[in-house]
Amino acid sequence: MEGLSDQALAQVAQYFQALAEPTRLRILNTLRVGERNVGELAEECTCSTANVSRHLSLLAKHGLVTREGRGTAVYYRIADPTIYVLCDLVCGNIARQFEQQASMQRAFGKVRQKKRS
Amino acid sequence: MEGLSDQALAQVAQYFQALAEPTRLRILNTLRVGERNVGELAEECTCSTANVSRHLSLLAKHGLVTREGRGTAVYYRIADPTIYVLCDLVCGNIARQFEQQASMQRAFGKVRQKKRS
DNA sequence: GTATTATTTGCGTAATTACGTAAATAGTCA
DNA sequence: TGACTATTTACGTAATTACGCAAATAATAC
Repeated sequence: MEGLSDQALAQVAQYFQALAEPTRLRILNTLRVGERNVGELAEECTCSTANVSRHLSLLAKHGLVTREGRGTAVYYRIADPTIYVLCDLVCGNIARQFEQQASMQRAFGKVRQKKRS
Repeated sequence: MEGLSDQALAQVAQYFQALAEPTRLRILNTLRVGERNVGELAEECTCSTANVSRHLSLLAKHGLVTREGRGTAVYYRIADPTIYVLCDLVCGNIARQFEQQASMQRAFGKVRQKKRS
């Protein structure tokens, strides 16, 4: 486990990179309900179709979504449900961080207000 | 769950962003064994101390590591063990992707080789 | 075939970022 | 106090990237 190759690390980093963009997260979150085509996603994400298409292409490249053309439209769906596990973990960590921050506020808030004295 | 605020999405994206860098992943992987100071990490990651320090600062900002000065050195350790769960999940997904890719190779490899015909 | 709609891609731009280098800061010991 | 070491930060640069816009491609209906 310790001696991970540079290539492996780069792969993992790229995977995280694919998730490190608010618009892509919104797209994935929208796809949670069910498959959508590009136009629908663009509308639900208040985003241009070109932009959504590019994001979807990147997500597909990393195996996060799958593409299926039906009629004139192209429908995308989640290929890898474990991304929601990832997101939930991250959300939990952030929530925990918020809580810590809040308790710090409670502990030092008044002092901080009187910082000048 | 559907109507995530832009702010929440940005937070999650930033968290993933913190993990989306090979050097930072290497640092985190090194810290898996135990705490390390900046100089040790720099050596083990074959990286300048300045660079390691910057990465550590970013990781600390997102609550992934904690800082503790002892003597003249500053020791860092993992603050949030769940990041390893994240990494393991991602590694699993990538491995699965590799496998799919390999099976594709097996199925279409010969055709691909004869692409010119 | 043409027309129409949906999706993808090329190009330019603004913003972000990882890194090297050097200077600044913090902490310990004599 | 000053000298010394470890860490952090300031600054400049090269590379990456998300986005708007327009053109190109794909697929269906007439």
